[in-house]
Amino acid sequence: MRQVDLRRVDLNLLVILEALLEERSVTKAARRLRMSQPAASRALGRLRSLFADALLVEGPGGYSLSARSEDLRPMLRATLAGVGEMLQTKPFDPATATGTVRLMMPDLQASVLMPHLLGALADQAPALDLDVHAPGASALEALENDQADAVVGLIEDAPAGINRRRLYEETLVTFMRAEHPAARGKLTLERFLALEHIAVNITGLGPAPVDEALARIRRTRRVKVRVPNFFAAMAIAARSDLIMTLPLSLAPEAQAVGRFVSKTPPLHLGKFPMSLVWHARHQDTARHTWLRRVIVAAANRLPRS
Amino acid sequence: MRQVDLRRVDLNLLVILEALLEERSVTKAARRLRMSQPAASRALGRLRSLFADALLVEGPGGYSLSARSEDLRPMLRATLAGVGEMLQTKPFDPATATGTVRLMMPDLQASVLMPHLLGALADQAPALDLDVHAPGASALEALENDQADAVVGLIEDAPAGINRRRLYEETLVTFMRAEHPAARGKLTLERFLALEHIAVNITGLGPAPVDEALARIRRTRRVKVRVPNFFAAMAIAARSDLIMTLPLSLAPEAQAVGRFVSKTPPLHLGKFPMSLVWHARHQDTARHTWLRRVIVAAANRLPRS
DNA sequence: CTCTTCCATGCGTCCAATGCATCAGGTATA
DNA sequence: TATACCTGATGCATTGGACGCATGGAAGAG
Repeated sequence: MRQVDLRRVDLNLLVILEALLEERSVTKAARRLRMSQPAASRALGRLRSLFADALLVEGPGGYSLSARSEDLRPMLRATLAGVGEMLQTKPFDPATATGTVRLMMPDLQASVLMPHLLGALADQAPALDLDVHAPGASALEALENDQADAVVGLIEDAPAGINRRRLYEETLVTFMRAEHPAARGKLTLERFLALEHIAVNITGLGPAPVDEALARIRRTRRVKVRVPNFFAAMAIAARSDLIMTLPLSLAPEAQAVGRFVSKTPPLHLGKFPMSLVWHARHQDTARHTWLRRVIVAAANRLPRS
Repeated sequence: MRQVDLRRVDLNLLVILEALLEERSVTKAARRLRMSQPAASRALGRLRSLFADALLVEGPGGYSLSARSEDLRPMLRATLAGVGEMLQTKPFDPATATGTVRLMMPDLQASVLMPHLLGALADQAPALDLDVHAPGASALEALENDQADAVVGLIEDAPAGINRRRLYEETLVTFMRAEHPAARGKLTLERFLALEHIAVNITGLGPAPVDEALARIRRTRRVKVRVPNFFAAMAIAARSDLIMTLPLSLAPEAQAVGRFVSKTPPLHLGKFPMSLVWHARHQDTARHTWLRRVIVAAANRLPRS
């Protein structure tokens, strides 16, 4: 049997047909459809030639359905309902949402963002689970394969098909314990260099911006300790006169470890714009739009400058 | 949630969307749809604002599907398939058709039509059953209630919603046995009235047309025997010199009972147009169209004039 | 760097659906 | 029976939007 070429069919007529079959009256159908009676009459004519059937036949006191119409009616209702359902932009309701949100972000960002993010999630979407991974080199690939909903990181430009939004600017500040001799007064470059430092081997922000900045002005600092994560550095600094230059966003965490004073480093260390990155396929999805809004809100609660 | 007003939606776009999602390319979709590439591009734009979603997002080496598109695809396919199915005029195949054909016709018409009809049915539609009832006063009502597929009878005009087609014209001829003294020569009115008659009490053709015609010219005939059906009349006429004036269409049946000669009655008896009548709702139905064609063919095999 | 491919868009055209006005047929009411 | 009313169909003029053509810009292949 030859398949119908839907291109040669005006599907909009089906909407009119449904009203006509429902009302069994051209005039009433026209009113319901907010169109003129002649328009409905013409549409019926087009439908008749389309289906090669009278569809509405003259009966006692008006029109009644033809056998074909009677057959057609249930499927027509179902089909149009299907169309309606497709067009319905189902509003995403966090309160009842289930499933897992899959994020990728480096340790540091996870450390500072997660508390706020978890709070918001527990509050708004209690049934939603969170799964955070560290982004390897394959972060964008994970987005491409839809293995992650979004990535947070220092990502300057994204390829086509990947969308990006600035979250916050990471800046570096120098921390020292509150009882530190240099805690008072301005932190000059000479003082900075005279002190001994703790460095953190991080992957998130690239290799040691402080050392890079010093290299540019042909100076060096004394790195006495290298540790693999920020919290080890804090623990050490809390009990020594070693100083550390870390992201400002860590300040709240530092306060939990001990009493610290923060100073602006006497160097041009630049700023590190953190971005939220996601695949364009989720650009307009209600669930994802909500997720991104929550993440942005969490980022806005981080300490600034 | 507010229901979508399908009147404000161009459903034809869905056909284009299906091609776009399938091809993941505006150009290819345009080719498939036999439209220009710009047209497809515009349609995509309209679809995007309709769904409030990009639908196709830039990906590696062209477009790829958005999350919404991915969701949409199965339902879209199903919906369009549904539309296609609705539009398919399933050709009626008598050879495999099952069910029951419900007809109404008076005894006489059943007697003369059924042999041909049954032959055609056994030939073309062996799995189709036949159910014939005598039409009471409620024949048209039975059509209205879809309790009968069609009615055969002497029906001059049909109300709205009832369709009609002339089948054949019933004419009356006078039968007598072949050995009858009047079998040779012309049957004049005087001869006709001199002979003794058999009358049949029929409901199909109204009360005795012969007697009505004689009444108009103020004459009468001698009705020696009244019988309730045609075959009793034939049996009697085959063994006596009684004559009978019966529908021409009975001639073949008469030959089965005995050898008869038929003569044109010397009266203006008029003609009795038999019609096939059915409800307009079945006008265009393939099954019904076929049925009517078969009935008409059967009627055309009846003896004429 | 050039050539090709793909998508988007400005512009002019044109068709088909629409609304208006009107007419015809049927029904109910006086 | 005559009148009014409601229904659906159709001639006519209008118009809105979809289309094709031509073009431009972006990205990828050779």
